[in-house]
Amino acid sequence: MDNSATRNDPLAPPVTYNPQAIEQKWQRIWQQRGTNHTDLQRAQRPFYALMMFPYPSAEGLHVGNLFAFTGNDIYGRFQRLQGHNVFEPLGYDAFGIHSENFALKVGKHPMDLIPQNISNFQRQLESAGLMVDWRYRLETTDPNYYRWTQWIFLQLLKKGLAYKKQAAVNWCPSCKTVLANEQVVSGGFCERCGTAVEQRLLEQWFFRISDYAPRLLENLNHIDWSETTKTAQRNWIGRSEGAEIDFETKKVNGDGCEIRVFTTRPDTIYGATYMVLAPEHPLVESLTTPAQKKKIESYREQTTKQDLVARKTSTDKTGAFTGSYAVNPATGNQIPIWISDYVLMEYGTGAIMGVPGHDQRDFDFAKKFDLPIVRVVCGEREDANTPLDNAFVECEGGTLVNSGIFDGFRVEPAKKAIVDYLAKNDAAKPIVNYRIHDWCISRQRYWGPPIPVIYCDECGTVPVPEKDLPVMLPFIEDFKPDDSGVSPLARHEEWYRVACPKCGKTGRRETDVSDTFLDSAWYFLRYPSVGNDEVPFEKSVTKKWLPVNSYIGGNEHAVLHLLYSRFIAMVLHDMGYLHFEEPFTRFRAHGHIIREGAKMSKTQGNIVNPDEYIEEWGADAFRTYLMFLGPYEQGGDFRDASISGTRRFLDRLFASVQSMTSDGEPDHDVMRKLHQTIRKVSEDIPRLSYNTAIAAMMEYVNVLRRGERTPHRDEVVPLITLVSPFAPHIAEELWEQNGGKGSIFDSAWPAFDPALAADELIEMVVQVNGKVRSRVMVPRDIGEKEAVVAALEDQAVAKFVTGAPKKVIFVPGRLLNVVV
RNA sequence: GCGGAAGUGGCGGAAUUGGUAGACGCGCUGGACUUAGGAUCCAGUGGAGCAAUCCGUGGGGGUUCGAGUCCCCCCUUUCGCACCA
Repeated sequence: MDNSATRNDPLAPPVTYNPQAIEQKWQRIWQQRGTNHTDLQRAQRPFYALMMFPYPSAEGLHVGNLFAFTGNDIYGRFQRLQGHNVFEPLGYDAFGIHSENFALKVGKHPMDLIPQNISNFQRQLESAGLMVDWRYRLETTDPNYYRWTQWIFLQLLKKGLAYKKQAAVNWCPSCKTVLANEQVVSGGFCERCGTAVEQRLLEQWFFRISDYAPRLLENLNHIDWSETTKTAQRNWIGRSEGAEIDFETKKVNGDGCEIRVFTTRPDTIYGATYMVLAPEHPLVESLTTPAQKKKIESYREQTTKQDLVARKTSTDKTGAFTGSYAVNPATGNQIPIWISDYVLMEYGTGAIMGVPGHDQRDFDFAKKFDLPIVRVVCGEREDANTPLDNAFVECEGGTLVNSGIFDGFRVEPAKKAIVDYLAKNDAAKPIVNYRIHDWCISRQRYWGPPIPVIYCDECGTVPVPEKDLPVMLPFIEDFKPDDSGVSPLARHEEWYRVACPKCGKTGRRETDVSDTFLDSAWYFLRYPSVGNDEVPFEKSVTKKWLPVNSYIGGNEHAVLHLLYSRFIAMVLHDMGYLHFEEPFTRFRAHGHIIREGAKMSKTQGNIVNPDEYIEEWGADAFRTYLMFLGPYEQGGDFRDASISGTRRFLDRLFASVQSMTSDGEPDHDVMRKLHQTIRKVSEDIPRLSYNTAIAAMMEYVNVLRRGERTPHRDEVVPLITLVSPFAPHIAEELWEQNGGKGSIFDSAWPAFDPALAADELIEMVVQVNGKVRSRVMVPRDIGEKEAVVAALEDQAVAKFVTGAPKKVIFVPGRLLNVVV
């Protein structure tokens, strides 16, 4: 291409692609014209495209953030080109341990640090060219935001869904704080610092999310979410069907009592040869005989002291005998009552029947303490008297033995029959249990919204009146937590000493703050109402924009954030504040990016800094590359060497527009390819198959320019729109150069013409005995007879066909297989 | 241990329902244009073979006219959860 003719003409359009200049130009224009603004009130076809908001870290924007946001941005821009009024807001999740720990590390105050981080993020995000309407930006640390986070707490309190209890909680000795169950990872380590977690007894605020377990589970069947995410939630909620069975026993003082157990295998009750209670089970004391008292007490002490890691990683069973016996309601036998830490107080009833023959844990325990092991289920090819060297846990094909009147029953029917039988004496009832625990929202920390409650000696626990919200988080210098188990706020009497809202006498504020996950459990409700300080979310705008049409985010939030958000929405729905109970109609989990085959980490020093790449290659090429490097829902491997490919693609696109002509007619074959490309891209974007959409466009550019031909205008122009969601700046530039008015994003997505996209001649594959022998060009709608004739005329085929074919398989428009 | 995802050229990855394995890109090889090329353009690029052809989607069986795709067994990687009765 000869540039010299236009190079000296300042009015001529730029002839080589200069991404930096183009991107600056369009980011400025977008801002001036309000291109990314959505008129929330007047929108006719609202489409809420949400992405998980970032935590504004001091290190700046991570390429993973950009990967996530770009994927959402493409989807949002595509929907806009399809005629929707797209709302694509973004904000900052700036409260929480993360920020606080970092502030502590660098010796700064989070109130100073966070605004700095946010302004850095803001700059980076703007350089990426996202279609975000920044007028609706929110920050969870803004009193105008957390005021409503506190309001939500009060609603749950009002509804009886927030309660306080003494609980053994996970305590991180390094972060010096309580952790939610979800923050304890790999069996007992702090999610953030990796320290072994200890158990502590503290008064904590909880939300009754477990009350919602059945609905949280059931609704998963009706929402359009990534299957992997739904599976993770199902597992987390952990429904199991079983029965509660009562075992009669006597307390040491002679009173009769019952021990209730939960089991999923009531069919094995004839094999229950002992019982086990959790060490902290309330009945332990009254069941312990004087002779066993010492042993039991020392065992209980040992287990409470032990940290979670030792407790959870050890498969070795420990325990102590209480000295008491219970009656097996099926056999009538006396069976010993033990305590052991392999039984968890938090699950079921905190007590189990020990069936060593058919549960491996029970088997290990029985072996260790020499308790009788009885087989009550027999496999298909087994003998009822074969001794067990491990628990026999299979159900399918199992038959009951040594089970009295139930001998010969299959496992499944036996479950019901035995429960029914015991139920006659009120000793059993079917029950469904869930693994999910109530959500502990208390944090003995500084950097969060204070829980809006006042304690009064006269009135007890008094909610802060809604008109008094927000309870402002005060600026304090000494925000470092200590191991006292209380928040740093508890050291500031001037803050927590307040009048009781009820009686006016001196009261004391709750000094704990709430979990960050509460901040993020409702932020999507707030976006459309940002700026309205009268209500958390305004009724009509909420009705119009929610639930969220499309939510894209990381699967690391599959159970935490996404479950909590569903729960909060459900509660607000039940209280009449929302017209829906599922907040995200569609959710897709994106994958994660690694670099050169390795995980990115600060310590490895292989983190991709988006600034550098945008600087060198341009935001458009960078965005396109991120989307090209792998399937969006699986992530991909970031390789520096490969970015040049997507940049070359944009160069070639740019050059095509510069060199295109309006003279003559477009080429028929090229136009067919164009329409095939439109179809492919239009199909791929909705299913987030961005990498293949880009590949299709690259292929088309190759066709456009093949043999250094001059492309026709009609061949090129629709491509600009196809590229625009991926590379918005260059698309605007080319759109303008081509005489387009306003923003390309207010134009229409090109329609594809099915007739034009269809090939007249197709390459039919010819196989002989299933092996490809040739390919012949035939009319698209060729019939079987003609196809056989055409195939046999081909030398490469005829060679392998001797005599008449035995059979012919014809796939119209595709393939012909001759069997000889 | 339980659960999810995945194993395809030198590399990242394509292949809606079983129907041309390796699209697209990187890299590499050769060529063109150049004072020059980490620019651009053209051609080639799974392996073996001069060729016809044969072999190839982690391994082993199977179903089928036909299997990367479906079924059975095994191996490896990876990510969650982890004594949940």
